[in-house]
Amino acid sequence: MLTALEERALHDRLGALAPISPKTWKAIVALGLRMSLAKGEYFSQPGEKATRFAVVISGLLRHYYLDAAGKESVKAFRGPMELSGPYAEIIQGRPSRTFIEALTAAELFVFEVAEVDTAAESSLELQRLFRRFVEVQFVAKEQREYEFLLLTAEERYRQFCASLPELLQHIPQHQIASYIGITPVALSRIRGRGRGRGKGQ
Amino acid sequence: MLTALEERALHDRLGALAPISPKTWKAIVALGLRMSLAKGEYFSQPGEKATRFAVVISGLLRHYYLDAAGKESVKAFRGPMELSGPYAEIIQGRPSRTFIEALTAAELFVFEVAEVDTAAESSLELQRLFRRFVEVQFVAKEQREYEFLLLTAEERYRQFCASLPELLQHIPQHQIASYIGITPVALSRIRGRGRGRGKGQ
DNA sequence: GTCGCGCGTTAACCCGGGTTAAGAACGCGA
DNA sequence: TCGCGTTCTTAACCCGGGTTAACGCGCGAC
Repeated sequence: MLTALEERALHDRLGALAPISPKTWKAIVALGLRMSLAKGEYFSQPGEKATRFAVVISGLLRHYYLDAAGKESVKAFRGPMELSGPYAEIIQGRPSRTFIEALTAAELFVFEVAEVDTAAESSLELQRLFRRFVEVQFVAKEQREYEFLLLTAEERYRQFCASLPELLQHIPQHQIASYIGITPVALSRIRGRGRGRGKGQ
Repeated sequence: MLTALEERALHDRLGALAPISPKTWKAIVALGLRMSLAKGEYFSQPGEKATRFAVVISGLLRHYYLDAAGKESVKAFRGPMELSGPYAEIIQGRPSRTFIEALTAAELFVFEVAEVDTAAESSLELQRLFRRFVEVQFVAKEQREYEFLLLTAEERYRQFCASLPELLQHIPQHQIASYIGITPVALSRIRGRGRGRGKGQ
């Protein structure tokens, strides 16, 4: 299902988390299913039972909540070799409450949790790899908690620019605003302030 | 090191996450070290290398950051049978940046990550248990992200009261305020608003 | 007892961000 | 080419929460 190049990239990425024997690698590749999304399509939506997650092969996805008033709140952007899917809801066995939308055309390598879980029942390597994957997610969320607790909106924006500069070109500003927890208008003002004092762009 | 009662409680708690064979259980108990903290003592502080985590046997702990201006920001409160420790920093192999303080006298069951990790190298059960433990942490952080993104300060406070009512009696309000990301003054105002319209306490 | 201190409350003032609305720049399909 | 939608910006006004400060309370140390 994957090209040799893609398989190589995925192997390198997962191998960086935990050692993977050839046998385990075969199992992983056999469990995944390739999937294409056109720009604007959804990988997952609230209401569906949360049973699948994916590794992004190419393209860019956006995870977001939608509240009763219709306001979108962006949880995450996910690019190549990153995890996508309503992972917290999968763990809890609950219906998803997050939208996952392709911001660009995207290729995914999709897994059914139940299948991966079953395979992991007899594979220490898979358990460990799983664990590391969740650890990465956990650290990311804790970093985000840190930023919401300690930083002002302006500092969160600077931090975003510093740590995810590739995304600045490809994502509309109102989605970045939502990601850092403010409105598009407020972000525009913050950018305006910075522009006055040198710091172009 | 643990009383029979404590061991029983710990076994029940961990067993709810993933099945544990008697052999694995022996290993876990052998790896842990009991530790007592007096009220006000610290289990972990920034600067120390982050190598230990613990399960709380009894008592109440507080995890918090301290910024350059001296402001404390509370990350979490942890009670009996919950995980404590600078877990994100342990995963990253970085020095801790969080304070972990005993709000009451507390008993902990402490593990050295390196030792547990080594033991898990040959135990699928331990890997799986580990993974589940991290998953629980991850879900909690994602819930917190949700609350910061979608809820107002007042709604976060109501949510806190609803989901952790036991803590209301034991924790000073300025620490609760910090936990939900506002100042003590603001929390007092919020409580004042509620008091006017019935809702005692 | 009383002194001090940490805690919660209240009030006054300030400011950052929300809200609403209008307009400019751009892309895109008819 | 025109028209429409989307994105970004700017301005005006409002409000929630931050800041500072004063006051009262309960409690432990002495």
